[in-house]
Amino acid sequence: MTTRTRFAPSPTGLLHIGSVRTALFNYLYAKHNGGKFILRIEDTDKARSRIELEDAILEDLEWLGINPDEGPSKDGRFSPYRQSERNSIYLDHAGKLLGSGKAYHCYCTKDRLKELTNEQKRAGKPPRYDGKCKSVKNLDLPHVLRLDVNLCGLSEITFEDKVKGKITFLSKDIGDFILLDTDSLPSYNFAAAIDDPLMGITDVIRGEDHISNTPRQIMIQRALGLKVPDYAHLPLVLGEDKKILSKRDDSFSIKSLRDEGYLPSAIINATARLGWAPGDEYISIMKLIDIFSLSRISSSPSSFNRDTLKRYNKDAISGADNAYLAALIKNDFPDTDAEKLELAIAAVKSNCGLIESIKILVSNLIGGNVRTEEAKTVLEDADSRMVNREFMKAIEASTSLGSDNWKEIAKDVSVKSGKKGRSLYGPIRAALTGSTSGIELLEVINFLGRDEVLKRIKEHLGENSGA
RNA sequence: GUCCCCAUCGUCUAGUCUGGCCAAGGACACCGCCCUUUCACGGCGGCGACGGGGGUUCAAAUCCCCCUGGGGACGCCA
Repeated sequence: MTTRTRFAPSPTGLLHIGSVRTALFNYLYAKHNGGKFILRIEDTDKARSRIELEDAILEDLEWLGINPDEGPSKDGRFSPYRQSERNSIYLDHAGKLLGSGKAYHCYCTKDRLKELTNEQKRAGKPPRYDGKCKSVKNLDLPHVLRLDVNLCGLSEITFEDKVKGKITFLSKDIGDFILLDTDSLPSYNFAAAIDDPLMGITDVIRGEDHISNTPRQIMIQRALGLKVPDYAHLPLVLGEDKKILSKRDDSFSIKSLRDEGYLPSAIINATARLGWAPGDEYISIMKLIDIFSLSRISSSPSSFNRDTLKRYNKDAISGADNAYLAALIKNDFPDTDAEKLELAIAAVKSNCGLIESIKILVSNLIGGNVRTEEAKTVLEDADSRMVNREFMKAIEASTSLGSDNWKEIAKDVSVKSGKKGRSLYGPIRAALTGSTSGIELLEVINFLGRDEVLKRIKEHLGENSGA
């Protein structure tokens, strides 16, 4: 049987690290087993679902390279892939349940339910529907559909979780829950329980906040004679504050991470390590697919950490194409031609953990009059002007400047200025790049060339010349 | 309240299933040194953890029980 997994977000928020981890593991598991990865949109909540958010999710997944084999934008034979378009299917199954007496209409008002819950809590009892409407029939009143848990014929539900191991729930601990709401729209549990088997899903891999939903879904599937898929529940992903990542926490959304200059493969590498330990090295997606295994997933929660992300971003940037990186930053350098920009990127990229640092280092090379405060301080020093003056003379005395004679020239300047080390190179670096840090000076000089170096030194010496 | 899940360095974790190779290994972060007449990169090293208590055993991070702590679910959200 072909492995089929699914990622089933609801379009009520942006994709964040936690949901990406779920998507990634589903993808990895499917691909590892030569199967298919399906995207299903769970938009049964009309009030909160937004099509723009669905689009954003699709876009983020595509950007990350987690591409579904089937989904709203890639049709397969199990379409439609939006739950809002599958209502007749749910109604159909609801009818079967009602017909067989395994589900019943409930006419209780929300107020009564709320009161019931409060009462039970006050009495120290678990909040559960009391089954009042079980015996009531065919009233012409608004109603919901509830599953009669007792009539499902299961006193306990046990499933072998592929991550957590054997988990057992007692059906007496589960109240008759809602299948269809007043508007005849399916509840999450009902829709998911039906869609998974109908879409041929073999393995449901999701967050562990769904563990307690699992027995409900299994009950529905059993009651309907549908195939029960295998389940695997992933430990939750926490933020740096140890709190669960929430959809409201935008700082972990893919969009903001992307805006901050993290590359897709870095995000993939960092999220892959949330509950899984494929080693410390930066790993390609192909390799990840190759070595993925659910049995290696940890069962304790993990928290997402930016340092790790940054670490992988450094690898991702060093390994990225110059042209690819150039495309990301070209808007910041409108006056620079593409070739030169790529050259500059090639010179700096191995030093950068963030796209932002590429921008800074590239702009140091390409020029403009940007100077950091530290650089200004260095340049204001009288000795530093002297060093640069000697540097200028040395260059003028030579016809070339580059790898061949850089050492000699530096030595010469050192002797004439009486400076060495930091006080020798600091002023030159500051005059040339406007910064006190950056790539190796020789590389700066090689990139700029003799004429440009001379020009920048002269510009600097010309500044404040009256001082 | 009831049910379910979880517990190793600051963080991500390896090790737990199948007890001994673990006086607990790696990575990130941090600190130091080396390389470099500068800035980085890099290299080397340091810091640093089995939540607590019982048990089983010749032997426990690993198995069992209790406690504590964290989280999740119990919704006409998903």
